[in-house]
Amino acid sequence: MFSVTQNKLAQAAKVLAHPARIAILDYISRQENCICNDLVDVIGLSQPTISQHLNEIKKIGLLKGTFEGKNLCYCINQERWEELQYSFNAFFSNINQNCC
Amino acid sequence: MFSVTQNKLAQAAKVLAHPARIAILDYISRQENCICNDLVDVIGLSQPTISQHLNEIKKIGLLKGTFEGKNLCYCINQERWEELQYSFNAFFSNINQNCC
DNA sequence: TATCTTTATCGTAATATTGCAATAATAAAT
DNA sequence: ATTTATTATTGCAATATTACGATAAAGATA
Repeated sequence: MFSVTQNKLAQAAKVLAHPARIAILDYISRQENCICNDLVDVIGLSQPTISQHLNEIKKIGLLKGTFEGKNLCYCINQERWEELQYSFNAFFSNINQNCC
Repeated sequence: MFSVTQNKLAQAAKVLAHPARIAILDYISRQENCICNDLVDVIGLSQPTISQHLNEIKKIGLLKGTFEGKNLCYCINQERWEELQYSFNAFFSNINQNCC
């Protein structure tokens, strides 16, 4: 019903559509290294809730690293990040100026 | 609980978090002049549904023009549009590169 | 092995979103 | 004044999201 581009952008926007996830991404993107276990304290939501939000962020590929057992250590997937930045920018750049 | 900036960005993202609203904005932004009455045919959702989506878009100030009676004629509010473009870009630009 | 720490999942209640038929409202056209 | 065209609102039903307590899982540590 909608184009692939439209669906993809909406899906990405959906992940950004909750302040907790913005805050999580803000925090991770400011860290020097991988992040592991302080999000619960930093954000102020329960651990299960943080886990759910992280999962949403993971699902669109915005995190990379290892997520298993003792090697759990992840950070922003920069390629995907830039891809989304480009997508949003492309969307916003497509505007007609001569109206109203 | 979250910062004003985080809440505002999440709120804007929420409006973009549905492909119908992306499609509506895509369409309006491609028009040469004000748009009034062809969205229902173009998008393919019922008129009440389109009206609801338009309302969401209006609420964050992305549309300008007149919305009353015979003078109904609106288009993208370019200032607000650019403001959001800037906000998203600022968010995406804030990323640490040395990790993983 | 037992315990501790950390993350994931389950179950569930509360809330929000989405879509549309029905209807109202508004103004233009006849 | 009626009809027509267009947009808004109401009233649901279906679905999705959100949050968190309880619990499980996995590995580290004693």
